Amino acid sequence: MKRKRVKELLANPVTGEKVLVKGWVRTKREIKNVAFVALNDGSTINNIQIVMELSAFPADLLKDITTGASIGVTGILEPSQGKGQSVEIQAAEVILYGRCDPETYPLQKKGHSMEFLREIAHLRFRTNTFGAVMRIRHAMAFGIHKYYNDRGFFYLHTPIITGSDAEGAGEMFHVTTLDLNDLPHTKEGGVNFEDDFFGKPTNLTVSGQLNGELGALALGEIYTFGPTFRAENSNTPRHLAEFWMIEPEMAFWDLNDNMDLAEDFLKYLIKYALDNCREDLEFLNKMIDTALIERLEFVLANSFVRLPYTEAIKILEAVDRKWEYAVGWGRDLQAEHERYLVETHFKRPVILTDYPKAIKAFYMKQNDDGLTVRAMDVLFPGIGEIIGGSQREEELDKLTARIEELKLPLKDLWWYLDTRKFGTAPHSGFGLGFERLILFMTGMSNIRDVIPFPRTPRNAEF
RNA sequence: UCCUCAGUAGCUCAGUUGGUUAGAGCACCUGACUGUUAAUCAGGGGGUCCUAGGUUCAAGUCCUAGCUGGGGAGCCA
Repeated sequence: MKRKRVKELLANPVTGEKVLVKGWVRTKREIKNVAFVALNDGSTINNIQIVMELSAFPADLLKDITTGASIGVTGILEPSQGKGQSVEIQAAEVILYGRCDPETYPLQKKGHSMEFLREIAHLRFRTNTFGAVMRIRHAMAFGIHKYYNDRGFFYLHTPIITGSDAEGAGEMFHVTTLDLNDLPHTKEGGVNFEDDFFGKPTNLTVSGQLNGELGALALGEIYTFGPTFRAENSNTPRHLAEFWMIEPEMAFWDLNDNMDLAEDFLKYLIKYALDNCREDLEFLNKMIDTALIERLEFVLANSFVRLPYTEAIKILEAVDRKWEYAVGWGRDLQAEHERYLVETHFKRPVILTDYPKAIKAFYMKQNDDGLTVRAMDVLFPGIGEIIGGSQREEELDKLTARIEELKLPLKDLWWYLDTRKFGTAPHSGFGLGFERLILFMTGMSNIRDVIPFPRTPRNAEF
């Protein structure tokens, strides 16, 4: 007999039908003559109620049906006599696949703290919250591919291992096959990377952007979606050492086109979640963040504020308030400033543009004022910077001058500069932190709880 | 990395000014209950008080260092 997923069973219940379901027991309630088992198979947040007449099953089997045990149930789908569910399965046959010792199984039917669940990340998928978060995470990954595919963007796989240390986005993890206890040395005493696997020092990528630009300047519109690694000693609820990033890059698009894309893209994903993850969102709205759905609908319904950095500074300088970090043109905005603009002043997402060039990366397009670059950061309530992007500098002399000014290794970037030498074109792109998107979509408050296996300083368990 | 708070039963936490045998709720086990909904009711078992030093007649409680975790900041996505 073919097994049915609980999701399809509940979506399309045919009472009187004989069905087979398989899954994990969430709870069992036993009264005098009958036991009620809530069974979950991961396909949906909802459980199917299994009704077992105590007289019809061996006592040993009933004893083994505990929270966490895996079973298969064959029976007739019937309208439920009780409240709380419309249908239930009157069990005729129950197979026990795996026992689950209730004395040692760490998950209980009661709620657990996120901190505790993080210590048992291998089992936390079995909770309602992590089931919901992981299903939404999947839906967002799928929605991202669908969004770009439907718009003619090509999914470009940029390398995980890079020989370039010019990406300029923080500390990198080294990749080597050298024996760290017996390193080969050069005459000068340094490590001799000639003997290493690639014949030179290599690292894990901190961004696919530079490679993405190469693809865009031939394919037109591309996007990357892959893991990214930062060896920063960041200990916050918003940072991971290994995270996923989406980086679209578009030839012949300027900064305004770029902002239009960022806003449309984020709204598409919000709508996709509201349309496709309703039950999981409702669960999270009830248990994790009661303002979640309201906030998603609000962001979907309202346009983002677009504001040049210089105007933002004026707004912040006019506020009668003592900042922990001083506000002034040329200084980078701190979390408190961004939060004020998004959460207090505008009360909606804000896209800040045209930052001073000194506080932004070398590849950003220089404005005619000689002071600012065509950067854009999308700031979200509660999350802060969710997207960072820019129009890229496509003029070879300006880009070269900037690289030299910042004393970056010009010769290592010869391949990047070649795109400006041969048929250069204006182009733009941005990076969206996938886990930060999931934070926003789920109302979860710690980024370690929206990725299956978080990697953070001093933690690579599981 | 800096600031700050915390670490006591499987989980969440209480534990007074340092003072006899360290408590509660939930979970678990046993029993009761004619349809439950994180079922309910009664009973029972369960402790390296984070680790290492120190102060003291006496430390879960005070001091020092470390480890782990939370929150905030920086770096950023």
